[in-house]
Amino acid sequence: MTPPQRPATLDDVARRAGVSRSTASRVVAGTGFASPAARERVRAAVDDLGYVPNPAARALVRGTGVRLVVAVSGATPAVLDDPYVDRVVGAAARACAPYPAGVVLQWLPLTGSAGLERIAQDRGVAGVVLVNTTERLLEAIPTALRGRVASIGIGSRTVPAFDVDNAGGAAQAIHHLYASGRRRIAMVSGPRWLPCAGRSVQAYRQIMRDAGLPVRLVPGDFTAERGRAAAGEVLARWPDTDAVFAINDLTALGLIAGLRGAGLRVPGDVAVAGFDDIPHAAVSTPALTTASHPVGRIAAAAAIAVLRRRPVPPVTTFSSALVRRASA
Amino acid sequence: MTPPQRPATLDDVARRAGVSRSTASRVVAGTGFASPAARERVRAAVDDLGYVPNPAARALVRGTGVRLVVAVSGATPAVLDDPYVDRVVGAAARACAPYPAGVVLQWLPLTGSAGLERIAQDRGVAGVVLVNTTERLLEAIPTALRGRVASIGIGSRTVPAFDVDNAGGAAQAIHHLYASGRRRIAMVSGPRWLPCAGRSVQAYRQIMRDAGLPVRLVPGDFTAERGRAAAGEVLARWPDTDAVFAINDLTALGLIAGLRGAGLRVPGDVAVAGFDDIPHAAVSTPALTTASHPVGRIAAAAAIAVLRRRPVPPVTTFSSALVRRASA
DNA sequence: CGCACACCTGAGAGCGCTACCAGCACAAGC
DNA sequence: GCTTGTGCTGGTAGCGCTCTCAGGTGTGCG
Repeated sequence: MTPPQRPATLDDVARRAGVSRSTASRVVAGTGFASPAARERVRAAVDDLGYVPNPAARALVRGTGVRLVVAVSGATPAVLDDPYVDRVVGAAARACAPYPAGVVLQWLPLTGSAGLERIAQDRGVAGVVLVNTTERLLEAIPTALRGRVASIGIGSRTVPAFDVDNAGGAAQAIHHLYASGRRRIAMVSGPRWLPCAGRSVQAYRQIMRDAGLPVRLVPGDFTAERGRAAAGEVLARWPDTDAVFAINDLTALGLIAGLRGAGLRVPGDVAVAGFDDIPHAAVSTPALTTASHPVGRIAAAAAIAVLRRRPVPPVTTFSSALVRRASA
Repeated sequence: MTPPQRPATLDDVARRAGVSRSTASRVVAGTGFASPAARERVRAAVDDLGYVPNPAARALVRGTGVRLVVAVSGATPAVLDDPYVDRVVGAAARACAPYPAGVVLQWLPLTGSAGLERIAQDRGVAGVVLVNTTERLLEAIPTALRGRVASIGIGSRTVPAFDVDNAGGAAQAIHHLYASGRRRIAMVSGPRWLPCAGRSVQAYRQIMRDAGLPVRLVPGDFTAERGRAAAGEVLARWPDTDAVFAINDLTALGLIAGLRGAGLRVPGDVAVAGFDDIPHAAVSTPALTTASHPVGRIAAAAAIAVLRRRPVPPVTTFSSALVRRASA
C-alpha cells in the first residue's frame, strides 16, 4: 500500500509482478492469454500499487476518443437550458464512470449537418448521443461516425434508438381520462418536427377515432409558457372541454395555471394529464397525473451502448407507467 | 476541404503547411515562437483539413487527465438523483466543450477520504468539482489532487470555492417577507452538515434577532416530501405563523402543498418564499417567490477553474436576486 | 570583423498503453 | 522422428502529441 507520489504505471505493475508489460496489460485489460499464476500476481500488484489505467493512453492507442458528446438539436442553443437535457447529461455522466470517457454537451443546429461533420472530424469523440434529433439529421450521419452514435427518441437504419414508449404512455394517460368519465378530451402537442411528439399525437387521434370522439388538437412547444397560452385556445375553441392531455409535464403545468387563471377547477371542471413525471409533478397543486418517462435509464442505456462498441438492437423501448395523482 | 476518411493529424497539417510537426504544434497550441508566415500557413492547413487536436494524445503527453469528476457527497448514492446535481453536471458538460475533458459523475461517501484517494490515484482525472462537501472532506484532500479541485458551496485553505451568496439571498427573501408586513416568520432549514445551509439559517437568526422577532426553526432535508411534513410541524408548534422561508424551492413547494392541505391560503394566510428559482417555481400555483441561484454559472465557473490550471481566488461568490412572484 | 542575443526551426525523445508477432514449452498426431 | 497445434510470454512498434535541445538566420553592438 505504499502510495507513490507518482501514480503507478503499467510498468510498475509488471515489474512488481515479475512479468512483462505485455502480460500485465493482458491481465488488466482482460484480453488474451495469461496463466492463472501470472493473473494472480498481476492482480495483487495492481491492488498494492492502486494502479488505475490511464484513459488517455488507452484511448490514444486504441484509437477511441475520450469524450462522449451529448448533442442536442434545436433552433437555438437555448435548448440546452431544458431540465430534460440536464437529466440526460447527468445520467450519461454517471454511466461514463466505468469507461475512459466523459460527457460533453453541445448544441446541434437543426439545419445542415455541419455540426455532425465537425464532431466526426474530432478524434477525441468516443461517441455521440443525439437528443431531439430529426430524421433528416440522422440521414446525414457522416460515415466516420457510424457505429458510434445512439439517438434518444428516434432512430434510423444506421442509428440505434432509445426511447420511452411514447404511444403507449400517451394511450395510458388518455385511457385514464376516458375511464374517469371524460369524453371531450383535448390534447396539447409538441414541436411538429419531433417524431416522438408525432407518436403521441397519433396515439391520441387513434383513441379518439376508436371511441368516436372528436379530435381537439392545439399545438405546443414543450414549454410551460406555451401550455398556459394553450389553455386559453382550448377554452376559446371548445368551451365544453372536460379533459386535456399535455404532451409533457411542463406544458401540463402551464396548462393548469392557465385553466385556473380562467376560473376553472382542476380536476373538477377539467382533468389534466401530462407526460414525463418530472420531479415537480409530485408537488404541484394539484399533483399531476402523468405518464412516467425513465429519462435516466434511457440516457444511461444510450451512453453505454455508444461507449462499449458492441452491436445494439436498432430500437430499445422503455415502457411508461401511469402515475395517478390528483389532476386527473 | 477534402474530408479524409481518417481524421487529420498534426503531421498532415505540418506536411500541408510545409513546416515541421514541431512548428505546427507550436502554432496550434499557441505556445512558443513562430513566424507570422508560418503561423498563417499552419492556420490555413488546419482549416483546410478540419484538423482537431486529439485530446487523448494531448492529455497523455501533458500528463493531464481527461475526465472532470463531479463528486457529490451524501449519505447514499441517491443524492445523485437530485435535479440540482443534474444542473451542475449539465453546466459543467457544456463548459468542457473547449477543453480536452469530459464530465463524469460520482458519488462520494460522507465519511472517510477513500473516495478522494481513489480519484487522486487515477491519472485520467483532469480535475474534481466537489458538490455538497463537508469541511472534514476538504481537509483530507490528497496532495496529488492539490490545485485540481474546486468546490461548490464551501472552500478551505487549499480548495477554492464557488457559491451563491447564501446569506444575502436568504436575507433578501426574509426582508421581503418582513417588508410585506409579516412578523411571525418561520424557516425550514436544510441538512445540518451542509455549510451553505448553515449560512442561510444564520442569516435568518440574525434578521430575527435584529428585528426582535422570535426564531421558529424546523429542520428539513432539501426534499419536497420533507417540506410537506414541515408544514404540519410549523403549524402545530406555532399556529399563528404568517410566513415561512424555505431553504430551497423543493422544500418551499412541498411546504405550500402541506399548508394548502391544512386548509390555509398561500399567500393569503401564510406567505412562502424559497431559494434557487428552479424551473418549476415559475409555473407552480401560486408561482413561487424565491431567491435565484445561478447554478449554471457557478458550475461552469468551477469546471473552468479546474480545467485551465491557473490560480483562482479562494472564494468566488455569485450574487442572488430575489424573484418576486405570487407566493409572497 | 567578431560576438552576443534575439527570433525561429526541425529532429527526436517519450508520455502509457495496446497489439502484433516471434518465440518457447509441452502435448498430441502422422 | 517431424510436424502441428495449444497455451502462454516478452520484445517492440507505434498511437498523436508536446517539449527540449541543438542548430540555424538575422540584427545590433563593441
